[in-house]
Amino acid sequence: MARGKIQIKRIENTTNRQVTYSKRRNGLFKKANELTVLCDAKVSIIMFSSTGKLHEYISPSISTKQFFDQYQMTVGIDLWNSHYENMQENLKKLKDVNRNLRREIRLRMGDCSNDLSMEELRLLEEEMDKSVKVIRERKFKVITNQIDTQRKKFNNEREVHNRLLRDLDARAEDPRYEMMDNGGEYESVIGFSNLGPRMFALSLQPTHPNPHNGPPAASDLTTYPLLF
Amino acid sequence: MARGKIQIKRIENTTNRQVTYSKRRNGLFKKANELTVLCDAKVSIIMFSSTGKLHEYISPSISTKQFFDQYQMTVGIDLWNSHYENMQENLKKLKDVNRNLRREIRLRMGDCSNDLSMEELRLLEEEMDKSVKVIRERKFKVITNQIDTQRKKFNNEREVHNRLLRDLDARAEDPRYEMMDNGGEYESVIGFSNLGPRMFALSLQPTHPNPHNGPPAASDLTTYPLLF
DNA sequence: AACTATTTATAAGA
DNA sequence: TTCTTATAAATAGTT
Repeated sequence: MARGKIQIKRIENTTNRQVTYSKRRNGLFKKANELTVLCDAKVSIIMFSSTGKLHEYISPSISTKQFFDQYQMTVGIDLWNSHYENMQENLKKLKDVNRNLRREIRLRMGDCSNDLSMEELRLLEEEMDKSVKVIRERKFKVITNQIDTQRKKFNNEREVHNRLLRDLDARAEDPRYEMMDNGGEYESVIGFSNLGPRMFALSLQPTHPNPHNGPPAASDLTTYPLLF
Repeated sequence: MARGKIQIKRIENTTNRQVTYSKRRNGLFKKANELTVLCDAKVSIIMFSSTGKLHEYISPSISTKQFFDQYQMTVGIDLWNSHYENMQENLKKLKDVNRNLRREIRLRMGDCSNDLSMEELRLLEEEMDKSVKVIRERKFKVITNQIDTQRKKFNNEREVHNRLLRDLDARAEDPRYEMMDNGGEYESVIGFSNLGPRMFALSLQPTHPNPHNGPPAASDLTTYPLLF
């Protein structure tokens, strides 16, 4: 608009176009600001250059977010609705899945099996039986492992104990006597095994729904093999 | 800017302000459009007058929604995130709950009980035992009901049958003979009950994990009382 | 809404 | 980029 009129159509020369973009952008923003001040208005300008660069003007005293909110409120169209929809659907699906999961658990707990047909009840029971079996097996494995660990520990300590005893005996009787066979070993094993790993294993085995409340009694030993 | 320079500050005269708003708004939009064409840019101008009226310019070939989306993408900040937050949280919670529910089911199915301690295994087994018991009871109830229903049906039909027989006899022997007591009833009951409701109930009762595969044999009858 | 004197924006060149 | 400047465009005040 100076040094010659121009046609309002795309400027083909890239450099020229970018220069003009820059100049006019400044002009636009300046005008927007003047408008803001003069007329007490709120203005938002967002622009993308042909290269995708973003430039933004927004009246002071308002944020872009506020601007969008006010825009939405005014036009009455929810711009973020489409963003919701997906989530809303997800939410609904999850809730459904959740409800089904809860029902399944309730069924497995014997709750609300009223709605089940004979056949369904039968299948459920069968499955539960299988599951209990698996759980019992697992428990057995854990117990076995614990017993094993304790036995190893015990053997280790026995070894140490015996060695100490032998050393002591050897030194007390004859400084030159160094090695000795298992004298007295049998007794110490028995002494330990009455309080050691076995009792521990048993105290973790009140599995069978039995009426005892106190610590596992010796009679539990008789039910032990029946559990697995 | 014509007929006298003006100060860039709020125009106090309302009419004046509105006129200026209108004029300058047009100027701004014209400039925006020129920029759009000349520089192949995309421009969005949204403005609210001091009275709250909305005016908008947007480059042709793009919608406001697209503009917002592109804006978000470029600034990398999710403007609608705050709108989501609640939902997002809900979604997360639901997912958590879901995960836990699934785990519980898997546990109850005997799956993945590897992570459980001895005590947990014990409690789980106990609970499962209880549940199986409840399910068995429920099944028993269903069976009882079915038997009951069948018995009533049977009694009903027997009644009808007997009445017909009596009618027939009465008519054959003596048209004036109308009523007769339970002759022959006992036999018909036995005849039916061998194939009727009882068998039905039994065929739905392979509950005990037993090795039979074929239809329930008579020997199942002996295990029957043990099941509940 | 139209007019117009003036201010402002800016195209082209440096 | 920025500055310059001749000129086009915008617009304040008026009708």
